[in-house]
Amino acid sequence: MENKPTKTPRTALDRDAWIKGAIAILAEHGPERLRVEVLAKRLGVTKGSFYWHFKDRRDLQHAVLEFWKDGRIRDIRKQTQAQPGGEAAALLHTVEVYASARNRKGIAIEAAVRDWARRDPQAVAVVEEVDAERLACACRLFLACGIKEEEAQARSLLLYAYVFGVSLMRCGGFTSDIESLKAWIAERIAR
Amino acid sequence: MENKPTKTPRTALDRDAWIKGAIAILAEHGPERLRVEVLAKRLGVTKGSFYWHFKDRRDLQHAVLEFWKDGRIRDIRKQTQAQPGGEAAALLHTVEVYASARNRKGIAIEAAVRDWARRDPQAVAVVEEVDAERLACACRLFLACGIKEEEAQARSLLLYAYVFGVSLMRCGGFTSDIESLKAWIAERIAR
DNA sequence: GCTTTCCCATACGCTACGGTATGGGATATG
DNA sequence: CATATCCCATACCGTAGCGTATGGGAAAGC
Repeated sequence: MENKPTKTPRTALDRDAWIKGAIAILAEHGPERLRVEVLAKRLGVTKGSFYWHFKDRRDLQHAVLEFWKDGRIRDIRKQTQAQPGGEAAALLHTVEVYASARNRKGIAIEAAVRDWARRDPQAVAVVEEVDAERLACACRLFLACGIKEEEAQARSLLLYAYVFGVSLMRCGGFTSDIESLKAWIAERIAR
Repeated sequence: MENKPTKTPRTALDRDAWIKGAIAILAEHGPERLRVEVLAKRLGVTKGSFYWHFKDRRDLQHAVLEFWKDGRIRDIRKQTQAQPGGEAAALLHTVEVYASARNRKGIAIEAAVRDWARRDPQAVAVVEEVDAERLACACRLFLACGIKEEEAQARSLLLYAYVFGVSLMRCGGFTSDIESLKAWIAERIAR
């Protein structure tokens, strides 16, 4: 169904193509299901190719984590370049990007990496770096809104804990209008 | 290290013993690593025993999910029997039980089941039931505190999203006193 | 004592997967 | 044209794990 064994039948794969395919599998099936033969089949080649580009499976995993980390940090810094006065709007936007239904793949990757970090020290380190960057940036925005240091820190933590947590919940049928609940929550966190 | 191949060398295993062992593996290594041969070795027997008590691996998984669901719902109902006037304290207590460092195994199981629900419809259904029960109970407590319907719903969702989300974060080094941040957050959610 | 039922061990076949060894076609390079 | 390098296919070995078939010991029922 979601298998597309190469649309360009013959163009040499580079390391990045492998990494992006790996991230797709990561999002769909989780870190445990990231296997080299499955990935090779997805890319329309055999694992003979894989072991030319990567030393072994760990090598791929490491590359995936670094790739994800760099992308996240780039995004965070870009997202937090708020014009003076637009900090509150930027915070609200951050909450809604994660808590809403769109951006499904990004959320799936996020969840997969965090699950990964429950067993892999390498993943722990990466998540730690990304979280530190995110919390620092959010904190800066809250401070720019005139909120004091400790409350800014607390709100930043609440913000990210909420957006990650809400993606784990299954509250279908809890209420008729979940979106207005989420809007209320976003206001309470960011304002 | 964490292998204890049966401390009571010979007492017939029943279905519950298998389920409890399975949940231990679930907490330590996640749903993907719940394998019958590994579980059998952990219990000090072979899989010949397993296939006497269970039809197959799915059968065990289903039993584990039902066991977890029943336990959670029992706990929620017990926890929410607040004396009149103690509702706010009960809510604060709920937040702290999950957000604090204690109860590590329960949190690990919670995370494992929710990760499980990202790929297994059976797990989705179970998580949905548990979440519905939790949200309903929390909502009732908020209502008893004099909070209006929609805000009570929003706060309940925020409460559980936060406690699950904070367990996924790695904010070591973010601040010197994380506990006071969590206390501030608990207050903001529950009061 | 004999049989039945319960609980588990052993042995087997099968698939998935990680990693290695080796060859081979294609393109570039001299 | 000849050679080297790049990129990948094929074949192979070893391990982990699911499910099945079969047997066997122990306890209970008759």
